[in-house]
Amino acid sequence: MGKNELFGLCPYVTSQKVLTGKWSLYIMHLLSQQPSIRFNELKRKMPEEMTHTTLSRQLKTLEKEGLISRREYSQIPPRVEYSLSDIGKRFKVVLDALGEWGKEYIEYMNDRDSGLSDEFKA
Amino acid sequence: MGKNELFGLCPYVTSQKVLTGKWSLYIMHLLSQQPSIRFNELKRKMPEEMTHTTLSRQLKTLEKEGLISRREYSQIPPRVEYSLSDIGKRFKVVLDALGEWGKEYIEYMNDRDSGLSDEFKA
DNA sequence: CAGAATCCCTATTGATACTG
DNA sequence: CAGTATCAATAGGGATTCTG
Repeated sequence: MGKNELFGLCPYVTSQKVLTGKWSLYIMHLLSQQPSIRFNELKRKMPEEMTHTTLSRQLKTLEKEGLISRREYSQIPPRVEYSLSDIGKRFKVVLDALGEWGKEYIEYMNDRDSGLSDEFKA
Repeated sequence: MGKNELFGLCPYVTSQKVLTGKWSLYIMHLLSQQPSIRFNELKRKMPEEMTHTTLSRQLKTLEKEGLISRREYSQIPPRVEYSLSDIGKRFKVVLDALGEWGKEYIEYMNDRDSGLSDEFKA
């Protein structure tokens, strides 16, 4: 991605880049629900479609972007905990707004669609 | 995508799907700035990297998702105006939160990076 | 002016297997 | 447990060309 391209752009374009990936918002939401969480614990809370490979990659991306922190305990078996960084915590405002809007959107679209005949549902 | 997959999921996953694309947030922001806007007018306000093909596709997607409305005037040359739908207007709350956070994020990351030695900037 | 159709290319995902 | 490496499949973006 290149940091110099990333910063200095407008907030919306920057935010959009940061929020790439299929799962970043949901991960951020789960992380905002508790102080820290282990890898497999997080994995279990994610939709089943998501593989651990993908989760691992996504977490690495979020970490590089500065949204989350990764803490590794020197133990066997390994223990790694993820949590929101400072700027990640401030993202909570966005998450809340997004969660509210998302619910409204789902209702809205379901209502809209149930009023349509089948031919328009394609 | 399939609507039945889309609706009924959690707000965060749904929102994430809706916000795909490289430019959706910025488009939504521009549309929220005025009641309606024509295709080429919008195109001119977008970053130059974005081609009209891409803008066209993105607008079609947003329309299908119900976030924006497209109004076509029967004229020659053609005149088409885009505006936010009802649920699109309600997205303004998210945009505002996102805009605020995005600014903070940009500052935050710039500060962080300027404090690092080069070897950590890779 | 506002697109649609096409092709190409890259970025992301997912599946699988392996590791300290 | 918490990853990494690799590869195949896919989706998405961009460039170009054509149109009413």
